[in-house]
Amino acid sequence: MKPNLNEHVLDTLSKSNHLNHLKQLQAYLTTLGHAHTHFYAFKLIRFCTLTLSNPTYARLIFDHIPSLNTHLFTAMITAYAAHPATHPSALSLFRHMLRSQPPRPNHFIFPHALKTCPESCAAESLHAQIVKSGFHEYPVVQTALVDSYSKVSGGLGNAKKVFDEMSDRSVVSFTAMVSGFARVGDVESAVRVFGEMLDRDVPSWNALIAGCTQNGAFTQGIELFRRMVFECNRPNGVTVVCALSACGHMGMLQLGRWIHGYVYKNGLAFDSFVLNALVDMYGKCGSLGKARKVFEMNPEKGLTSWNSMINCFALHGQSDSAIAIFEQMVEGGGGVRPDEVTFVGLLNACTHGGLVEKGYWYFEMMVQEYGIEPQIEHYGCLIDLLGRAGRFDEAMDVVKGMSMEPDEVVWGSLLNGCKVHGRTDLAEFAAKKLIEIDPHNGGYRIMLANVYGELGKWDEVRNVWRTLKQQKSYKVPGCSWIEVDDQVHQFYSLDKSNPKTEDLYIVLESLVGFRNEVMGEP
DNA sequence: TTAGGGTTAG
Repeated sequence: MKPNLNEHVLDTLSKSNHLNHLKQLQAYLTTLGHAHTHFYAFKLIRFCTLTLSNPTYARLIFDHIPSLNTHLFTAMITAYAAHPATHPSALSLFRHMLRSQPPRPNHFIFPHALKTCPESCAAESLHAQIVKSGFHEYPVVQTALVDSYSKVSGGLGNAKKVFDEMSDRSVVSFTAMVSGFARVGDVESAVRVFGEMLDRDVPSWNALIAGCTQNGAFTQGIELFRRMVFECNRPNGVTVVCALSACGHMGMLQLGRWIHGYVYKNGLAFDSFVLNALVDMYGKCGSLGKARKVFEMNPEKGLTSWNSMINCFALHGQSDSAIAIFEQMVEGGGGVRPDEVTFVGLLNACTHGGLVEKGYWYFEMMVQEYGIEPQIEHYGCLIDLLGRAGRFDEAMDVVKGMSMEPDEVVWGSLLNGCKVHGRTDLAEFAAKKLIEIDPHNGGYRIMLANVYGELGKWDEVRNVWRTLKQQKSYKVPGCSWIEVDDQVHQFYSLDKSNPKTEDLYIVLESLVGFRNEVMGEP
């Protein structure tokens, strides 16, 4: 028996992911005179959106439908809203719909249109339209407004206003507000709004934990993660990614390992985001072998996967491995193209390995072969590289040729190089530049004083210290930490409070001695 | 058909 048309169409669409199948189906529907009926046109547009990610073909179908309804406009705007590149098309189609008569927009279409607002005024204009159409008291529309406003620059005030005026706030609207605050770095307000919630689900926990980790509040992020688990909310891939990022930054290998176990037990090991975050966590915690193992296991290595692995090796000075991964990426990475992050990692690897020529070569490759405009990070790496190698003329040429103002990393790298190679004249220049950029940073003034000391300019030394005392601008001491047997040990610069300080310094000195021997330095 | 959450950089 021949299956009916409905079943045939739906069956084909559910089993295929190919444009050709869609075209065959379209041809078949055309012969039956059904290609432009609302029901089938809608199904075909949804297929283009959800399965093919092809808004262009969706538009082709859309443009051949003789009489459009609101439902089809919504489908087309959703297709455009799925890709940032087609957001302008979504808005212009929506404006076209508003100008033409009928179909009129309903409350379903506004949330989709709001997703495509690039800036505050676009959201405001849609907001006006929402009020005009009488949909401003629909909770879903209000939530979409809160979300849209909080994503455009300078829109948080409006987001807050809409949120405060809502009479029926859901867990979704609260979550939109939490991430709105987090997005502008206001973790405190995000925590406060989260505290006001009566119900919390996994995405709302995620919004707050992500807000913490994205703003550098790693300890708080970890605490929330533990609380979330304790309160029996099951972390998902998103939660795990944020928590792993915090573990990496804090060097919390034990917790990182626990999360790895959780990932396996809960079927999250197929999520590429999760695997990348694991690679990053292991790398930052010093377990390069584990990082590599997880990386190798990932069957869908994307750009971030490669970048994370390169960064791991770069971070630990294993420049050869970093370069090998890069070459593997370019040659057999399944068409993955390096981006600016890749080159930051690669240049760092060269810096840590003292590979000046190679670093230069990769810098050129980035610009010439990949057409990537160097960012300040790349200049920082290059100058670090040249400075360490004592090639100051070239370093200064690079500084002069930069298309942006050199920042503290650039001058700091140069200053470091000067210290190693005894170029006190240039060091003085770099230190002064650093003070110009951040006059209240006491650390820079101390560096300058040290440079003057080496030059024997004792009056200048006294002057610098006088300013320093007047400003009371001592630098916040540098801090690092390591986890051993479930315990985190913190060390501040010049801090001798650890009971094993003496032993630690003996080991440290022997390591420095060993390094100098290897590097041929005195 | 409708609203919220994600990794990598000196």
